[in-house]
Amino acid sequence: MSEQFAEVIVDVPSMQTNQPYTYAIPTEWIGQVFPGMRVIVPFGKRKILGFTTKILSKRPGVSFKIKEIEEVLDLTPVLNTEMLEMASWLAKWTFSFKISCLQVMLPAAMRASYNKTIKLTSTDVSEEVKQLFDEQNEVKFDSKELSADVFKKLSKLSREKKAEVIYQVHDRARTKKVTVIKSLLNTQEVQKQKELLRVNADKLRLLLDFLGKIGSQILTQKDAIKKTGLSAAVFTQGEKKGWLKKEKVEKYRDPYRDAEIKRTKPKQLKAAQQKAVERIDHSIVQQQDKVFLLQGVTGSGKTEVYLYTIACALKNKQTALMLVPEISLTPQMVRRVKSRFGSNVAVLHSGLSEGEKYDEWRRIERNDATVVVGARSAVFAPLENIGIIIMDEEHETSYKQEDMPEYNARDVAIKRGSWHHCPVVLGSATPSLESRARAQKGVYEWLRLDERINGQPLPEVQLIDMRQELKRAPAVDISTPLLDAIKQRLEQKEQVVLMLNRRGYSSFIMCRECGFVLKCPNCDISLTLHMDSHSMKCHYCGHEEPIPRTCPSCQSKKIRYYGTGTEKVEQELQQLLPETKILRMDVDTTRRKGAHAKLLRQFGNKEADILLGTQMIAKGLDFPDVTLVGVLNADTSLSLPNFRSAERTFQLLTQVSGRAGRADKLGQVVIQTFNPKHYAIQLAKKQNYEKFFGIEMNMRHRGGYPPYFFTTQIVTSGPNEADVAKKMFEIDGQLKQVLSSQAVILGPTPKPIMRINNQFYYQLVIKYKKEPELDAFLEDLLLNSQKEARQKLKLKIDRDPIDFI
DNA sequence: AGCACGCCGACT
DNA sequence: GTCGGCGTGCTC
Repeated sequence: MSEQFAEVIVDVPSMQTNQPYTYAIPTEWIGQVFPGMRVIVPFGKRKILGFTTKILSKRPGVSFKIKEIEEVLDLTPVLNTEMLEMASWLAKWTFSFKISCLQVMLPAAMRASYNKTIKLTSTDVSEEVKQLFDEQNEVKFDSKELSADVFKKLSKLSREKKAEVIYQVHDRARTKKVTVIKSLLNTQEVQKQKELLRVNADKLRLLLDFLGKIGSQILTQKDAIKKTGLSAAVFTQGEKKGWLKKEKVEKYRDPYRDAEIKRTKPKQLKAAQQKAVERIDHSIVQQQDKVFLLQGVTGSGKTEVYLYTIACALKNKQTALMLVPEISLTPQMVRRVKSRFGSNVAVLHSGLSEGEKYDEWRRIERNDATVVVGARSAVFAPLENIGIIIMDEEHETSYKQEDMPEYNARDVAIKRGSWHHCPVVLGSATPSLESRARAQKGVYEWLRLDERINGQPLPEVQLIDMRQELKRAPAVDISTPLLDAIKQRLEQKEQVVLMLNRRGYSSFIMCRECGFVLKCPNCDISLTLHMDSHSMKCHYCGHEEPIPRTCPSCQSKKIRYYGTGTEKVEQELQQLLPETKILRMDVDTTRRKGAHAKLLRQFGNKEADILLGTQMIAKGLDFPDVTLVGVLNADTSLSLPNFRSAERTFQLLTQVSGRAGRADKLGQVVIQTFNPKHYAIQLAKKQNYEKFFGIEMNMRHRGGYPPYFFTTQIVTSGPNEADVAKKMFEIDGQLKQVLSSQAVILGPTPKPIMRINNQFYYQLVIKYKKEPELDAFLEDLLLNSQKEARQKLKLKIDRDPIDFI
């Protein structure tokens, strides 16, 4: 082979560089560079990281001069064919840069860190200038770290060629190495060596005894030192004598190692579980890339079904991927999986350090772990030969990434399923309407678990009409019936969980007399309060009207903006129940790493009587002594200017209700609401998902929202409002040419929080069923938006946005 | 993204 | 005159 070239995607996230660049492979590397490796390449004056995507054996006929790859960082590809193809698909699907898609699939440790230094090369400079440099005449050259003054002086030197700027790229990935000890002697040899020892060679004798004892076992030097009390020097001596061998071995930073986990046996399955397992196992064995919707009420044993099917995949000599929302990836959850599959399990979540994440990734990549449990980004775990992909709580919106690339792990999971010819199981008690509708149409196979494992009834749910109760409530946020229930439970030495629904805090107006919420006449969506313009605005269509002084429905003056904080409630509650220990769990108290788990542990140890928190307490926690769950304000999420508000409210209430009385004690749920008649609340009370599904589908159909229509959101932003608006209306005009009459455009409208960091935001939402031209148009739009060099004007496209406020 | 090049106003 | 402000275009 005489020459080789590589196509490289460079680490420059911009539209203009969103294409492969061709580099020559250095002679010494020819034949050893493959697609999916990380390389360092010269790019302009700089050196940057890149990913090889294609290897060419012929010099391409191009006019530009081809530079050489500077360094190859990996000996084997870090991204396989599946991942490379996935990256291309993802870039197109999410309108993202290829480089962002490649990076998102790897642990952060495998990204590059860039360093710039400047070296003085001339002696013809003033003393003052010399002072700026160190002994090697070098100094860090970073506009952010240096004062503007110094930076200017250094830049000038560079321009005058009196100093040279040096660009460095570092691979942050470092493996941890550990020394292990292996005995090279058998029992007879140990005896023989012992006889040869001098009488006073006590240390060496002890070492020989130890070597005799461990036999062929390999253990770390650290452990050996601990066990024998001998120093490292003695082991070195032993190595010199040829008794033992020391080796450097890669060590994984295992975050869960200390907790020795007992292995548990599979539980006996109920008939419905058994049937679900059979259906899924069949698909695993037959290598069908089918999607299942596993719909099971809280406590119906979905997790056990997951574990069985994982076992089936493993038995089939395949691997398994299980996705869980970050928030329910608790130690209990991890223990449950580890106790079944032991050290085969790798866990990926945001609580791990960069190094830990990298090590878990390496374990998976080397097939040392065959079961992966993780949050959103774990969907890219480098598993091969996947036999089953599970997504628990599939309706959770946290599966969608908020920043580039804005992928939905559900889409990626299904894509991987079809690549690996394996089933994907979407599990939920309250499936997203999209998934449930697909199950209806037979696109997904529908599996149901309607009974709870222990056969106990769902907790009794009581609705408190706050329109009535507020007049005589002991506190603004707590009604008398709820307070009584709390007192009763505390007397019985049982625990209480109170949830404050904080979503949509302070953004809408509601009548405290009748529960009326001002809605848009065109969109059937709550209007949002704008204090800057003193008006109510619809973020979908742009409709605007004055803030009402009296309730349009009941003429009451008690119409005002609605919202409340956990701190305030905690105070109120403490006043009403001075003797009670309350734990507060919200964004403020859980900001620190591990704080979340600590609070839950405290509550689990019964160090507190009441756990008061926001949404985050609704998921995954399972405390046997909690017999009362209270929802202080069911309405906030209901009145969000969002077509999913009813769905979210229903899901949240259903989920939180499931938290009560999971053990042998019967649970009680109290929901305070200003809208006791609303179908989402009524049906959550009855835990009737199916009926909710029917009504909500009807609403979506009438409003033309998903799952009947696809949606794509376009957002432009920039420092000049007129420019931003103009661009948006321009796009609106172009879209009208491209789209068929079936499609609907909402907007353009300014975003509710119009100005963040002096940037103005405008948005537009396209609702459509089938628009074959749309993707090409949007791609073009994105490309031109940067080429137009209307710089400072940013454009973002979000396919299937979670919400568009 | 960065970096260079180039065109303008406002300083030693 | 030149310094440095930012707009424009390019990076294999």
